Amino acid sequence: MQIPSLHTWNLDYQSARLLQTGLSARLDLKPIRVEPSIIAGCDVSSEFRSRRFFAAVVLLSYPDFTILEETAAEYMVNFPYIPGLLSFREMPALLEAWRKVEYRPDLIFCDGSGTIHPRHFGLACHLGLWLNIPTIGCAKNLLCGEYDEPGIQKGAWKKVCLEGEPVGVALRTRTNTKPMFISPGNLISLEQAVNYTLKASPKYRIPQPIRAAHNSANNARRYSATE
DNA sequence: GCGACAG
DNA sequence: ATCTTGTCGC
Repeated sequence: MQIPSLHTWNLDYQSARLLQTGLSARLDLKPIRVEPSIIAGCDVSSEFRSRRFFAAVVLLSYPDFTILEETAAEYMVNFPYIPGLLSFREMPALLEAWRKVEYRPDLIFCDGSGTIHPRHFGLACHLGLWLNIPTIGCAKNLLCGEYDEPGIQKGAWKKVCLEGEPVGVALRTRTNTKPMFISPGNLISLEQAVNYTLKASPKYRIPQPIRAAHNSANNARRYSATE
């Protein structure tokens, strides 16, 4: 798919933060109107302390999770990991993999936060804005905010609040496991983000599209020609 | 100043 | 994020 550029990536940290604040005004957290038939997951993988990133995108049919398409890309990362600026580290690599994708998914699951973010602009928001496709942020750990522990049963959830404002949900995607931290990225409501994440997690804590993308990115790294 | 901090 | 077998618990 062709992806129009929204901005450049060679920014200093303060410019990156300002850009996040500016772009956050463009987010649209309205509900999806049609039931998705193609969903996607994307993720990156790298060796410990290496700048060499491998990004992967996996498209799956919904609701039966058959793999329809897989792409991968290699990319030399220049931006360090800084909490709150993850998208500036991972998205250039992810976009390379996304450019190779043929079909256009109706919904994308991201490994990281959406609006659970100091400036309400996590990786899922950033990607959703670039691709103009609904995105959900699914984080294994909480970046910021406060919440009460949800019940232990799958489906139990509690709001995550930032300065008293609900920005996401701590969601039990599997009974007796640590919750996932779900927030909308773009073009979807928080309520739908939670419901679709539950539906996309039929067996494991990690939603199926993200699990598939994680495996795919790891495979791309391990099977890469050199080393 | 101290502690917290997606991947 | 990544290196890793067995092991403890639901």
